[in-house]
Amino acid sequence: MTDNAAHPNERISEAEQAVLEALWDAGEPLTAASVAQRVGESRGWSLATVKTLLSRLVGKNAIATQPDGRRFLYSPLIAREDFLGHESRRLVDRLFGGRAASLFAHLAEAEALTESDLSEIETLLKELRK
Amino acid sequence: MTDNAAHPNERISEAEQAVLEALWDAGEPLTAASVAQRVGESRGWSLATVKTLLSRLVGKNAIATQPDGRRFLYSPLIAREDFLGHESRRLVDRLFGGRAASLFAHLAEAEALTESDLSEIETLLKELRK
DNA sequence: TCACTACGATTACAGGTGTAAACGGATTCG
DNA sequence: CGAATCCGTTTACACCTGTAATCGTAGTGA
Repeated sequence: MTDNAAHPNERISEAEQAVLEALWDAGEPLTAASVAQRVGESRGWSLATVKTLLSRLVGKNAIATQPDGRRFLYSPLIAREDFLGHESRRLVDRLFGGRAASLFAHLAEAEALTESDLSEIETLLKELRK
Repeated sequence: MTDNAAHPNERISEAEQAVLEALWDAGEPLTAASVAQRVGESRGWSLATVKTLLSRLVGKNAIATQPDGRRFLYSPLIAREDFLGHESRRLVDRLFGGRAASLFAHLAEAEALTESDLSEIETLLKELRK
């Protein structure tokens, strides 16, 4: 085996992410039509578009198909956690030279942090420090 | 006036960002050659490539040109702070539904936060709470 | 003045992305 | 059995990106 299923090499685009999100959300394998209903509707995508995205995700080894009679059921091959972690790190690296504290400072300064964000973070910090 | 110079509508790509970075870094207007020296070298880009990126940035209203004899001096039209803020928010929105605390939790869990990150954040929190 | 050089502008071109329509085989309804 | 339907696959196509090469024009050195 040359490729690692757990982390697809190719990048996942924004539109593709939306599709993945639907699968993560569902928690169980979905048909293309079902995915389209969940994503397409809010995004205004046609079924055809969703199908294309699903195919591309399969090609990128990001989701798997399992036959269900005549059609396929799609399910994620990568964990949401992993994806988020990966993307977050990418951003921190790209914009802040890897310094997470800088990102935080930025969000804080830009007032992108609500009062409840602050409380939550405070709590998290305490736990981390325990 | 229909367009706001302070925030270019079009997206800035990664390569373009690198060029902007050089201009921000310099703190003063630079010639194309100078930019190429600063970015191109570390990235292995030819002068031609850097020129293209500069042109695209001009087209996107992200940098300005001022004539200096026969050439141009390029300088950023958008502030680094603004760019970072914008991109950070984009990520938080895209990946965490706008919840900055979730991003933070993720970084923490992924152990992407060093001890000094934690200290810094703690300090920042205290200030914000004052 | 004339070849040469330095520069911005124009053109190029492959690969990724957003957004679909068309195609072809299986299935089901009448 | 034939038409309509469902579904994955193939093809389309414009725009963005990375990465240049080439063109045209304005100076420069001989």
